[in-house]
Amino acid sequence: KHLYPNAKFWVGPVIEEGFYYDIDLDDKVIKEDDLPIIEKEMKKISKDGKNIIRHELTKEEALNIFKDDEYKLELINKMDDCIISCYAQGDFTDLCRGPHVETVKELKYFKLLKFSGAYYKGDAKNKMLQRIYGVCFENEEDLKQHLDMLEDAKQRDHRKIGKDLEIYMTHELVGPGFPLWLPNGSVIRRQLENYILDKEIKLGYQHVYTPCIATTELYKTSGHWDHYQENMFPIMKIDEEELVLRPMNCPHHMLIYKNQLHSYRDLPIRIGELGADFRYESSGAVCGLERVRAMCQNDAHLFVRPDQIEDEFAKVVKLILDVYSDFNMKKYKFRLSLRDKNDTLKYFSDDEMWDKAEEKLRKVLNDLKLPYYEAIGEAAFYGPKLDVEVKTAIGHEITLSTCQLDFLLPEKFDLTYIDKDATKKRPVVIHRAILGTLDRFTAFLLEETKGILPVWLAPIQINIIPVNNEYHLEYSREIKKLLFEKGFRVEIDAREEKLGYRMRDSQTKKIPYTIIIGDKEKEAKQISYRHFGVQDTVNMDIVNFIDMVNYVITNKEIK
RNA sequence: GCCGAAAUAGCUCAGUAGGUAGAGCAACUGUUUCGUAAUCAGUAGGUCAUAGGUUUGAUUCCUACUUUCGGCUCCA
Repeated sequence: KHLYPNAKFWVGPVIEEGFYYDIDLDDKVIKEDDLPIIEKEMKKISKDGKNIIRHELTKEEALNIFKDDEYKLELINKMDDCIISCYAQGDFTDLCRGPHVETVKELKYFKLLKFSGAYYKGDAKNKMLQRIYGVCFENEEDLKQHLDMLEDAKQRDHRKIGKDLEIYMTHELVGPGFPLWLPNGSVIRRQLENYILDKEIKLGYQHVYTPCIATTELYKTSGHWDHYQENMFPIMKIDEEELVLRPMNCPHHMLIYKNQLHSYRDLPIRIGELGADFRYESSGAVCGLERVRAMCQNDAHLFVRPDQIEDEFAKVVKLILDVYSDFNMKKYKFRLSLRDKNDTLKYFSDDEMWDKAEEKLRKVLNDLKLPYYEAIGEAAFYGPKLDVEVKTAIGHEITLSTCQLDFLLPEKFDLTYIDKDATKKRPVVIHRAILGTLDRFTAFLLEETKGILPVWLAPIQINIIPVNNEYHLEYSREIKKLLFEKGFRVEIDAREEKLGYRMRDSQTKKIPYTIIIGDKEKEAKQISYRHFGVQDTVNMDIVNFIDMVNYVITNKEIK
């Protein structure tokens, strides 16, 4: 207020990681150089040590005091005729429910971190306000610790790891949101693909390949044209046809189901695909592998009888839990995404169907005793869903897995099965993605592991370093050949460099096992290896080493 | 898409109040043959993102555009 006399204050809530304040500065915007200036002024105010005093006002009084501030007026007008509280410190007063600390003296250890525009009430149609973010702590040490933690998070950012370990790249000529997977990243992805396909095959899934492009008619039939068009790339016209890149695979899978007659005995039918999809993401939203415009979904559509919904849904939830435990993932949240009953535009109107579906999902979650929270208005247009959310290194909340119930698409595509009584019945579809997309899952994995991948996923699993090429290279090559033939991803570093130099390189690349071959190993017909991040060396016979690594791989051990 | 910021060697960055640029690492050559996180020395490497404009002269100032980053909105 001292620095910007015209400032109008909107809200300044406390958030998980500190606080922010939204301010209307007329046409002024906050620039990078302004933060230290504001910070200095805040320090001054804090030093001043004014008390923060609570005033209680009636609605009328409040309207009068803030009569020049349209933001406050709106806020006050929305309140009931109760007592309205204000807090004042020196010459500054703002509306607030409270409570507050007693004096600004208690607010010495803070730092303003970032600033940005933010839409008034979060709606892109409204005016953009200036938002300032910051953190505040009781003492200097806690503040420093927090800032260190932010620095650490930057090191875990998958975009940094992705570059350092040559997982993926991007290029201006390819375009934003279109990452290119490099050989190392492709090894990881191939392992993930094989892993999840194997899991699904064991659970009775059948996998298909379908094209990434289709006529607009397909999406008009499915309803996506009306509900999803803003996320799709524009139409391609050729000959007399209108084609689009697909944003999802469900319509294709509906048609595959429809290709045959199905008996009630055949259900559930589970059609899976690692399907490439294309979605228009706003340019400000794309982020490394985490948020892309061309992605590969670990998708499947389960066609079930109404009486099979709960059982099949529970199986999907169990698969999610099973997979997460394989990746040693512990921090995630289940979100039950429901419709907003008032939003008749987005959601098809059949209250009974919605209520029934939502109840079924709830029941399964309760039976499995899983903690979850409900989110109104987050459902897909065709049905409620369960999302699994995680937080990235830099604090983005993203959805990984999803499992969605759908009564609508079977209707739209007129899907049927022949029931016991020889009449046609409507199946229900469950859409689900366990790894979500391979792109996002890989991004998350890199951040979780800080790039130290479990052996089964590591692009290079074993690195062999001969102490002296003249004497040890030949034996090293024998070892390499043996390991390669056993199916391990193994390399040999025969550069004319010191052992220490090559060991450092091996560790920097986060290779799980580094084998050293010198006189001792050659004579004893053994190998010695060092595990990533561990100081000591272990000697053993090569057959034992192979058994050990195989064990670690098949059990997907983290270390 | 919106608000802000950034773009210099393969990577991380420095620099020029406007006179066409430097370091470390990587690469290459030589040196060292050395048992667990960097042997030493030299060489090479840049249309300073792109396109215009101002200027005697632009990597530096201005405009446009592209990409990236921090948020907002949106989502797997």
